[in-house]
Amino acid sequence: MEPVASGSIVTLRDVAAASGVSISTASRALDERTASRSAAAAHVRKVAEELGYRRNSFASGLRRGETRTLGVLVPRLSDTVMALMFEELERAASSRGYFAMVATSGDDPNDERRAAETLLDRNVDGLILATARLDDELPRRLRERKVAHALVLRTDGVSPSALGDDEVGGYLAVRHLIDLGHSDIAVVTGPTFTSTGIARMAGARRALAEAHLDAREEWIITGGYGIENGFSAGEELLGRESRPTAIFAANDNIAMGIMAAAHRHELKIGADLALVGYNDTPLAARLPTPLTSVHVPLDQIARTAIDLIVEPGAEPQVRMSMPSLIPRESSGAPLVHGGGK
Amino acid sequence: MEPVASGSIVTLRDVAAASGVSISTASRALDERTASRSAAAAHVRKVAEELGYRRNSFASGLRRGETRTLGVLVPRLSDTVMALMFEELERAASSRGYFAMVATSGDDPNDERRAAETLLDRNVDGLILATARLDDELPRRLRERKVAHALVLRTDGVSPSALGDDEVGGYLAVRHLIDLGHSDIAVVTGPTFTSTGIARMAGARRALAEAHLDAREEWIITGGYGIENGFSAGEELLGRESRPTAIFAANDNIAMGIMAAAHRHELKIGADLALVGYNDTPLAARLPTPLTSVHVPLDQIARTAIDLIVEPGAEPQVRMSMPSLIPRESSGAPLVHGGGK
DNA sequence: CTGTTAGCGCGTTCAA
DNA sequence: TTGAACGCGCTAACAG
Repeated sequence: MEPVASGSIVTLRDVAAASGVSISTASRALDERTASRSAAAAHVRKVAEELGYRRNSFASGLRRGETRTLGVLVPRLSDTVMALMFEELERAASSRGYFAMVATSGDDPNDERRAAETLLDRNVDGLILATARLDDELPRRLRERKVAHALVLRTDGVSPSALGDDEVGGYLAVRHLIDLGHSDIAVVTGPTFTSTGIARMAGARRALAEAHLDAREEWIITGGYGIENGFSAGEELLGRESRPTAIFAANDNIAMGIMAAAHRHELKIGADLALVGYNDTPLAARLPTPLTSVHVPLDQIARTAIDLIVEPGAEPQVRMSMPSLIPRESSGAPLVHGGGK
Repeated sequence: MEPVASGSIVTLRDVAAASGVSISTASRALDERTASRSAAAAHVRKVAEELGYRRNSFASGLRRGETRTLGVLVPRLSDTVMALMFEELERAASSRGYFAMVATSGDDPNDERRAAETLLDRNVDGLILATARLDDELPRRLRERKVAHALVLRTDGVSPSALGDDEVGGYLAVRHLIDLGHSDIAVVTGPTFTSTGIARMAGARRALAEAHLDAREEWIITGGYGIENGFSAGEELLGRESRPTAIFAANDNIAMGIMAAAHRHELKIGADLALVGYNDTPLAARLPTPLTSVHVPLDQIARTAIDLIVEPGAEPQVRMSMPSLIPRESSGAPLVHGGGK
């Protein structure tokens, strides 16, 4: 295969020659890290521009040892939350002069390790892990190898992490349902190997306890984060004669699945069944019955994560952002018990 | 910032020394392109493995001139279709020994150009463009600069392209509605600056013409590909006293928006209004009323695109994959006219 | 601020 | 098949 810029390979030597200076002067003039102000430097930059000079990233990287590139590891990009997270990371990285490079790792720890190696082989300056498993070995290994890294959307309590406060988010969601007058509340949460699943559940339980409501264990369902998990949980909850009047779903996918199950049981979301999701996916606001959801400030989390890598410091290495509840039509007061605040 | 592998930088020299051979022998032994068979080579590989040697991609790239990396340009990854497309490209690239690197370019041609430069600066061996605009200058420029590239999901008729046959897809969708007995059919399509929008519309018109149905121009709506566009189109179509009994939406987002509008007008999708989407997004099958949609073989398109770059040949440079219609509950026979096939 | 010099790690000559 | 030598393009250390 042809090198990509075949034909037009303008090198630093060319720029130096055309500018009438030495190569190293040209190099310095074009060094974006030190704003060299001299008139000669300006001239070099002009010449470089005219010649269409582009620094060879290999040679530069080989010499400098850094790439201003961060690697991002996500399980999959077809998960909207992951896609949004990456877009924000890309933006935050860019604003600090970094480029973000993604690799998808699926759910298998081996694939994850391989993907991490792939990124490291490309000399990324650091790694951002958006993969979810709590029992993941990778952060520990990265610490041992002293690879700069940060976790996003979850934490293992040790590696630098940027995430939303999921416990508070879970609390807000269930508290909202309680405030609407509900007391028959079910919770459908994610896998137990994710910190998000655990924390959101904990917050939900705190809200229930605070209102002196028992958490009925048959109304607490733990499963995956996919729509189909929400659907089967919904079938289970809504198929019984005694069903909850409100459900907190630990993400919007689960909520979507519950919506489908509710539809099958001819329950109207908002009227017959109050529903709260999590993540405030763009879709949530635009559903036939707009979904109440807990908003997570992904932009802020992204900036924090980039900072944790780019400016490692002594400050708290686990930084939480506050989620907020966005009420929409999917959550109304219960019909029967006649509550409403 | 620390170089990422600080402390454990095993170089080719180390491997050579530990193996008792020269650097160049070690280099050859580890060259993945030529399966070097000698016993000494095997020994070198074993030593390299043990030492945890990893080739320095900068030095290698500097010398070889190629990176086995392809750059992918998408407008945004939060668009599920784009995310799926990238995942498939990543997979197809990987199976051919390439790594896929993505950059998002938004909708602005300038940003697109910048993003392309960013990828080229990283010495990608080729570029895959999933950006949509027909009036885009980039492909032409890439041809002029002789940059290996391919377009996916659309074509300009000149640059190598891999895409679904959108005209056929549009035809299949509307033909399906006609076969169900509908004659009052509306079409909501994407922007006119996208080849997908134009071709899907053309296919729809062909199906209508073939069935001797007039395309009522007030039932032909052109807009964006977002949910909100679908919603406003739905409001427009369903708000009038004379409304269509079936709608073909040129993507699943538009269909979702129409679903929301139908809900507002208390029309039941499937019974009161038949609806067909496009792309067969994972969500489509899992909606409360599962959405009939035109499936596009993204995996095949991805493989084709990679091939077009990796093995450029004289074969047709614009290659189309066949879409297929996936019927679901959202499309039923019309109520009033009592059709049914 | 400038130019000279050295070398990053690797792949590929070339001669043995 | 092997090893010695060279240089890819750039940046950093050094001296002026």
